[in-house]
Amino acid sequence: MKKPTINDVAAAAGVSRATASRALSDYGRISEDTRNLVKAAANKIGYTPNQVARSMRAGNTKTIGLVIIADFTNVFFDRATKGIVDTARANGYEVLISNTDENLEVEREAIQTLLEKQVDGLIVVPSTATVHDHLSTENRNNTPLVTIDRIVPGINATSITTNDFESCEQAVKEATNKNHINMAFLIATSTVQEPQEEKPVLQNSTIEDRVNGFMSGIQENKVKNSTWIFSPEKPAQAEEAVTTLLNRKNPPTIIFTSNNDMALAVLRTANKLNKRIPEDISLVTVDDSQWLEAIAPGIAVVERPVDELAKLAVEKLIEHINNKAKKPEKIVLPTNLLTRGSIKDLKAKTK
Amino acid sequence: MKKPTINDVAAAAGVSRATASRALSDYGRISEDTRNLVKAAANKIGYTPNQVARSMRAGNTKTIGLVIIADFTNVFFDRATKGIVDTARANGYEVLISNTDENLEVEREAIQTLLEKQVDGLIVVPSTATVHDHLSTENRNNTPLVTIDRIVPGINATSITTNDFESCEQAVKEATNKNHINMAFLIATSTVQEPQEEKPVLQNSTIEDRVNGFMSGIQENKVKNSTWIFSPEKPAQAEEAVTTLLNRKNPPTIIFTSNNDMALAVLRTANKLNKRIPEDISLVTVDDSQWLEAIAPGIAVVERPVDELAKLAVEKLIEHINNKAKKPEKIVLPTNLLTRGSIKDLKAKTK
DNA sequence: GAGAATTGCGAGAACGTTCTCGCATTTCCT
DNA sequence: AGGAAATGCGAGAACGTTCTCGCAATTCTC
Repeated sequence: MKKPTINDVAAAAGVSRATASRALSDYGRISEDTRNLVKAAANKIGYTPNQVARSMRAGNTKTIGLVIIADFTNVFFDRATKGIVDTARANGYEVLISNTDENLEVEREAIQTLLEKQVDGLIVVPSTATVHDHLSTENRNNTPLVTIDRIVPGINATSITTNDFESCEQAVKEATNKNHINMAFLIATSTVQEPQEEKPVLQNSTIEDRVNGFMSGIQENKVKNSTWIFSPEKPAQAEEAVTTLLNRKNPPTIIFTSNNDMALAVLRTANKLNKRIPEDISLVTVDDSQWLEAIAPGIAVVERPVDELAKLAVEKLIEHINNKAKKPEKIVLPTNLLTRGSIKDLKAKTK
Repeated sequence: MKKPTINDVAAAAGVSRATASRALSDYGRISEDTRNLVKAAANKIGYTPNQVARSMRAGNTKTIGLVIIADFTNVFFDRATKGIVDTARANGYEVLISNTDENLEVEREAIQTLLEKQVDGLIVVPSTATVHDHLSTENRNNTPLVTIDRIVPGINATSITTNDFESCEQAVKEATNKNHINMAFLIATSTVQEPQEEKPVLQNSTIEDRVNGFMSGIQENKVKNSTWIFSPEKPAQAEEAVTTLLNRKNPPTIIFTSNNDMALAVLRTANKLNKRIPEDISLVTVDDSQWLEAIAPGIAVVERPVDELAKLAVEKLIEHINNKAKKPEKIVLPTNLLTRGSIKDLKAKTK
């Protein structure tokens, strides 16, 4: 009834526990004959090693903890998760996953639980850049940490992010090249309760980066009118904001959205108001997804190398695990603007 | 430098290890004063309990293993993963996740690894219905198992699936109501190397269920022409098949796809051939996703209750964990056909 | 106020591994 | 052939918990 242990194997093979362990884990001094004998016995009684006991002895679990924000419209969660799980496995690690839903308190508890489970390292998408006591070296008693997607200043951790600034800036430039001079920016941020146009305190570095990229684009190019809408991450409120925007006397000719939730809000609103993309309104968003390319006319997008980011996160984390003295790095991966059919060329019209 | 253990707490509080344990875990006979003393000491030296050691003693890990197929276009992976992780956490369990990429050998190894890590239970999306030695009760030495999305006949496990048959059948009926009599079915299956029209051996119960539903719909209604294409799960080959289909003299007026990968192939092909949905070709797929609803004209879909399925999977698994004698169940959740704008009403045209 | 019951706490075992020692036994070297 | 080196294996400790048991000290009971 009970699972056979290495003691059972030893008994079945007629050797000591130490010898059984040597045979099964291929180490130390042992004769070929004994090794085979033990392995046969283990096979016969259906022995599987107990990794918990092994971890206990070894002081490591070959497990890394992933603390991530599980949302679906932004492709980041699923792609990053798959990339991390696969890379971890390829390196002999398993992944314990936790979802925070962008809630700091949940993030706290999740990290605590993972530390209690003795993960060898942590990969975290931090929900906020400002609070970070739970991410301090002492609090995680030296367990290595890699943050992805966002940077938290002031903690001793390697971070892997993407250069959203540049591509967002370039997206604005692309729009001005096509004679757009009246633009709107729809930014999702969980700190905002009602849509507002003034810049709120942005709680994470990624959104900040995108906003700065757009801003820089505006300044460098001759944008006449620019409207900013900072909206809560609720689709309904975003749709309302877009409706107001499009019903203006002098509506923008192009909308930039900071994530796919907001892009979906634009699509829904456009449908309701019977406006077409790009004939009536152009659209650019961030984070590619298959459907953005498959639907007509194809939605322009700032593409981020999520697979590479995930792979790198695991690899860097393992480096930290194997070398506790390793200095943290700040890695920024390049992004890529994919201009598809959703940016109308206004020059063509004037001809 | 080293993490403080309960021995350190005991020493700091000037009590025995047993008393420290009693104080921290709130059990047994202990005075209020001592309890507070110990807790204060634990706090002071920054003690965190070691769950690995606790698991060792207790014989359980409060961890469940998830073996799933990580694909992105089908919303099942991300939604199910989130649901399972969240429900597990709500019940005091963490989730170790493994991705099989639909590869049986990887599935085998993943399950083996999870069992070695002593998970208390397993939730598996089995990659195939026919091979199941690795899922047998003996092989997983009595660790409870719940399969989701697919059924594997002949194993002792609770399964939670959805009634795709009914909604697929209904989808065909809906199409005939709108006078479609020439239909095509595009089925993704990993056992097929080249697109073919004859029914191949289907390796999982879900796809089988959908095919049977469509078939039943054809038989019950007066469908004149029906074309089946069983395609490998490569987008390129699916697109080729759709191209051939749409270029026929007498092309179908509607395409049913068995998943969103195939639906995307249809969308891409339609774009390339300059055909519009639903004016030139109608489309119905399985598994809802936000973009299917947000894009014009809205893609009709067989919606499955993935969140509920995930929640139920965890709850049932925990029941099995708590009661090893519990009999396995076969739970089938209802699905729901959402008719959106992507099914053209051919009656309207003849008026 | 004396025996019985209760309370508080420490000693030590157990969970299943790995690994260090030490001790035979075998093999090597000249 | 005889000491040195190498080989094979077992005893036992250790990892950090929890929990049973037993014992002393306190409280209860009539």
